[in-house]
Amino acid sequence: MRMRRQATLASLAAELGVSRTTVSNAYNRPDQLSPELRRRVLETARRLGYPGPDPVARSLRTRKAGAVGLLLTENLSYAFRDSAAIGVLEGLALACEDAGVGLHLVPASPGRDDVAAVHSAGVDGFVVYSVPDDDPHLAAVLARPVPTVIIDQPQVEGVDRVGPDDPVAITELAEHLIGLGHRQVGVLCMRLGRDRNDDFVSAERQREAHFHVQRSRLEALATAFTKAGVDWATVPVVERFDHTVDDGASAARQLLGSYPQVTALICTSDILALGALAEADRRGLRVPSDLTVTGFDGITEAERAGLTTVHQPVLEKGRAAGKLLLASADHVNPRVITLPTELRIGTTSAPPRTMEQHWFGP
Amino acid sequence: MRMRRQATLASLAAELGVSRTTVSNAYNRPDQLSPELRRRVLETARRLGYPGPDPVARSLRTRKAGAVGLLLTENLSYAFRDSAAIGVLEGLALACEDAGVGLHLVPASPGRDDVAAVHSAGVDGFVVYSVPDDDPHLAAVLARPVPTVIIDQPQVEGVDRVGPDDPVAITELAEHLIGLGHRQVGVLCMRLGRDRNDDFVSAERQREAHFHVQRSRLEALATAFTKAGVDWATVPVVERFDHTVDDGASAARQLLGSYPQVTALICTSDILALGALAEADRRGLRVPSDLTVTGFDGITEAERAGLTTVHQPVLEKGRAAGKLLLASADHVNPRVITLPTELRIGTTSAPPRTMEQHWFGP
DNA sequence: AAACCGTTCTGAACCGTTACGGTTCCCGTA
DNA sequence: TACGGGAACCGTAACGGTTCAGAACGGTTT
Repeated sequence: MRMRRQATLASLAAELGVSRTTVSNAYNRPDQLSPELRRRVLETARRLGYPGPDPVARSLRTRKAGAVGLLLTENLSYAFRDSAAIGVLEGLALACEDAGVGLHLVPASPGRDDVAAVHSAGVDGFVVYSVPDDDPHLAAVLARPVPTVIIDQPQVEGVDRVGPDDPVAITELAEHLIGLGHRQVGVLCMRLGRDRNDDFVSAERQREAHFHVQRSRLEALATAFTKAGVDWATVPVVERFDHTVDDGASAARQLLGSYPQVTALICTSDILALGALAEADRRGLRVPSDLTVTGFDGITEAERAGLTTVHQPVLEKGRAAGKLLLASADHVNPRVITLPTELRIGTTSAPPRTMEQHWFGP
Repeated sequence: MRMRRQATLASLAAELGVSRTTVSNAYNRPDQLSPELRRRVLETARRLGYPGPDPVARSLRTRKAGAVGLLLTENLSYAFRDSAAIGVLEGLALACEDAGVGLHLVPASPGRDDVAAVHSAGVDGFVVYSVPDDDPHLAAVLARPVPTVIIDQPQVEGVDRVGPDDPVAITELAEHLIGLGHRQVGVLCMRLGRDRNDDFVSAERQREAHFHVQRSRLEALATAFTKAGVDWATVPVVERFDHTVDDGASAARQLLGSYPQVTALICTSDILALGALAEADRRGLRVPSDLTVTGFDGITEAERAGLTTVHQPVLEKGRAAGKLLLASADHVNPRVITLPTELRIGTTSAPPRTMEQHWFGP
């Protein structure tokens, strides 16, 4: 531990017998003073142990913090274990790196209602990722007079946003399953609100989900299956608060325990889907002949497992958000960037076993 | 994009006809004013769109930024792809989260000599991870009058440090290989300096490596094998600047291309080792019967592959560094935390094929 | 009646820097 | 010689808060 700090720009100036402005210029605008004087300033600074202009004071004066805040209401343990989240983080970090600004991770796990961290983050803007629309941290961020970009969710009026077109993407997936002949499906989804509900999800809870992405995916699924003649009210949906492979497995266990007739498990993330695959294996169900499983995200592990999923460019998502934020100088209207998605049909989806082998495809 | 900001604590005070102190107290010391007045202050704040005390101004006055900086001279793409690095990051983030402080990622890829980002980071301390000892960013960090904790490397006099006992750990591994009978070994290592050298490493370069961890591992290996009668000068060492599985594979290719007689590849990281396994496979070499491969770190993927490696608690490393930093108030002497490591013998190490099957173990 | 008390609020100093708009001085030029 | 112009440096006013030592006040104790 080293600590001294007594030297300030002012004391340096006094020592040298020059004005503070000149010392400041020695650091920030070398062309404003003679090379000789500048050399002397820097030399004296070294001698006095002056570490250069204080970043905080500078930020106050210049109204630039040189950092972007990331609000992520997720347990870090999960955030850092989910490649989709890591991809976003990486993309954002890359954008920041390109611009030479720091990335400030705001401490805000779910459950922690302490918003102080948002208030005390010295940043020039925020990126919000995977936060429910009623989260107090979000409100705190929006109250701050700095630009904000939201990734995926929540959808907030008048705020820049980056994300895929979830309804379109998931509809494509639904049509793939419908085409294969699936009519008895079940859904595993990530948490829908700030309260823990590791259980089946009521229709009301589906409608009122505070995670926009999850809600819109469920809605799109409902629409697609209803159109195919399925009564959505009969479709079981199981929710998990935490987002791990094990949670996916337990969700699948719970769902299949009560609805063994289900022929396809639609998971709103690859992580959950990987868990579902594990559970299917444990039960001796063969995928896809006995059970179809689908995911969402298109992470590497999913690809390796041959999962049928919707791929989205997660890294690009983070990077786009960062660029958008850092470029938010000369625009007024909120901008929305919609990212392309791609249905990737793997080896985990096939017509249901109980069906005669019809092909309903186009 | 939202932008207004005209309201300040002063303007609020003026509007209310009270002193600035009182407004400040309304936010920071509710007990210092009557509930009624406080209510009025907050109410007026809302009406005026005052977002609460400015974090930067507050930081300036209180000399607390509420954030910890992380210096990591590594391409983020690699940092976020290596589970060892992610583990450290996660541990550090957890420690920060516990303390309610932010984690500020300083943009500093290798090659970028722009130290400004270090100077402009408003943080209460730094954690340094995986940085060569001659890196200018490091110098800039050490010049800042804030506490610093270094993870693994570099080893800097008088600065707190967290890391495993590399020499002991790698010696244990070396003895395992020696015990198995390996005498013709090759080494794949991560980059040794800031300059790119994707090639064989001279003895001099080994001695003068600026990455302390890599250097000390090489030294320990040299010592152990010399003791076993091996002339270290004859042991090929291949270096890779980037740290990906593919780089591990190409390094293995280069090494085995010139030294096909090698019976064991010692890799200084699991990532490289995984690449070596891939290359072995490509060549039709069976592991471990034709070739022994070892790693270092003990990441999940390595475990899955059955790699013989040295496991170290990466998450704990990050967390310990964070705690150390955040607790650095009441100590004077630099503290060193040495983390336990464990040799994990997997299925990728066995006696060399060319030997009669002796067992040299204890 | 004097001394003391806690509560509530204020004034002024300070945190360390940069922006802005000068001033001074020297040099070349008409 | 007067004048324009650039280089080098400076003084002042923010930037937006927090903090600390009191002041004012109504009431209680001695």
